[in-house]
Amino acid sequence: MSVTTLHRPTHRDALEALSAAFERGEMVTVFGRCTVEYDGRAASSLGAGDRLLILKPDGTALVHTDEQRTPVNWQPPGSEHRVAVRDGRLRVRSERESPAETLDVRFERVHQLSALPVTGGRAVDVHGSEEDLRQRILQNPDLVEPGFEPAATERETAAGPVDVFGHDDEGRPVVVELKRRRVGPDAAGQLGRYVEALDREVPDGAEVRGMLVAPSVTDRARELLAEKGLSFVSLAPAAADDGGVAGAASTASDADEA
Amino acid sequence: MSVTTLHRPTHRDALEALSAAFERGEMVTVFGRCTVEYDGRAASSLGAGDRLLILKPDGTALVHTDEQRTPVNWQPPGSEHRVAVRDGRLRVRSERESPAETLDVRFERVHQLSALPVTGGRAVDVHGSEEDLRQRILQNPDLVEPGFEPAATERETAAGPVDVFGHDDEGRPVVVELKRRRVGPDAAGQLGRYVEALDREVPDGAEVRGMLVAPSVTDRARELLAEKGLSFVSLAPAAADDGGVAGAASTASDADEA
DNA sequence: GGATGCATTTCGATA
DNA sequence: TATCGAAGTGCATCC
Repeated sequence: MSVTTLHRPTHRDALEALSAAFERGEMVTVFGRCTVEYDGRAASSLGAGDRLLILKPDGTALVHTDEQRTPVNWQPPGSEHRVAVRDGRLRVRSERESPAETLDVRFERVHQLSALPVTGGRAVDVHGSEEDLRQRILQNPDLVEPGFEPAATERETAAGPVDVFGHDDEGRPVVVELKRRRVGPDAAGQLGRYVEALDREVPDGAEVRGMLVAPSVTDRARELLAEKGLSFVSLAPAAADDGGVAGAASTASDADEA
Repeated sequence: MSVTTLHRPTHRDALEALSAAFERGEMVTVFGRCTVEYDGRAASSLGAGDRLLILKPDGTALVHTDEQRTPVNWQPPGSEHRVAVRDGRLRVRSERESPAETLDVRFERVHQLSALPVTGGRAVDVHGSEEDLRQRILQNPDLVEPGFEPAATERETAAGPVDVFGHDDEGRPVVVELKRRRVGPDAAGQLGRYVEALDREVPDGAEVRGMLVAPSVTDRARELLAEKGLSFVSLAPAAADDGGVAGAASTASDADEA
């Protein structure tokens, strides 16, 4: 089993090759001059030009130009690809329902078409996520604050699940919100919502404390935290020399870094 | 000028073809059995398997498997691609600074390599964005509320720029936050921050009203809006029969749709 | 299927 | 360059 490639195929030959590749569950690339129309959650139109179309067996469609990481047009997994020759053009239509959306790629000319038999692992191992930061804290709660004792993760509240819930050295309830990178105003708002929600749920008079744990904060976020009486702790998912991931660690309760 | 393709090239031939393609500013696809290592904002590792590597002349690198819309690994535009043969493997390294990150793709075997000369438009025309929603409201402010009079867009506040600022039929200041799709708690928080900020800036006693304009809201967002005394108006970027974009329009101040 | 929040989010606009 | 917010965000998870 190997790569099948057609150079400057007729539309009819391209159609047959595409159908055969779909049948075999292969990934397909089509490079050629085309227009692209999308209609669904929004609507878009793209004039003629040379682009690379990638069709995956899971229903994903990607249209790439020679710039940007993001495809200029696409269709999510779960869509259905169909091919036809109409008005002298090779039309590839990718469609899905719920939400209803359609991607139409019309090739005036196909420069190259390849069917790629893909095998092998897809599972990528990522380090330095928010989950790693949580593990780090559960292993060493003093990083949040001396005497901090975690009680639960993903604790449910009316405002949603709290990353880490616990108590400080005086027994006061503490809500910890984790972010793997520098945070803006949204994170401060999120933490505020959690604290407010728990303030109502916790019966006894003890006030709920809120702590944002992240590598750093923006000025505006810092102001918001101050207004709401929330704290910030500078901490990254992994120490710089502990996993190759950039980011310094510090436990000063009101220090951060640019 | 046309597509250059190599089938099962030697690593040395692949290296030469890649270098030549970079030189010519062409986009390149490499399909083969490889491992991938990433290190930068996070870190990741991917075992051996067949994948499609796309290298763009703007410095973008994408590694795609046969599933998902999102590449399994990537490097953003502005990175620099380099090629080498080491330890019997073809190594493609894509690197950038600020933030420092590196993507390493090591091919044990290259099934196919293509250099694609890309030309033509890249500008896609998208309809149904938040900007369209704003235009719709400026054209017909009554859609927000009878008597609403827009005064400024992107009005600056201490909490950031407000989508639309204006006054109601009684002269009270109104902050309008627009969303092109169904909104959750974050949008309610965002609007709340703007209203609070303006409440301080506006000197006279008139209380600032906040209105969230979107196709619909989630329950929790609705509760948050109620708590903060903010209103909701159901409105989509375009009427369903007005631009092919899904979404109904309605001006009921406290109605929405599932 | 909807809701919620993380993401190597990406991306553009702005100060 | 950093900040901020939009995006056809994508995506997993939990209900």
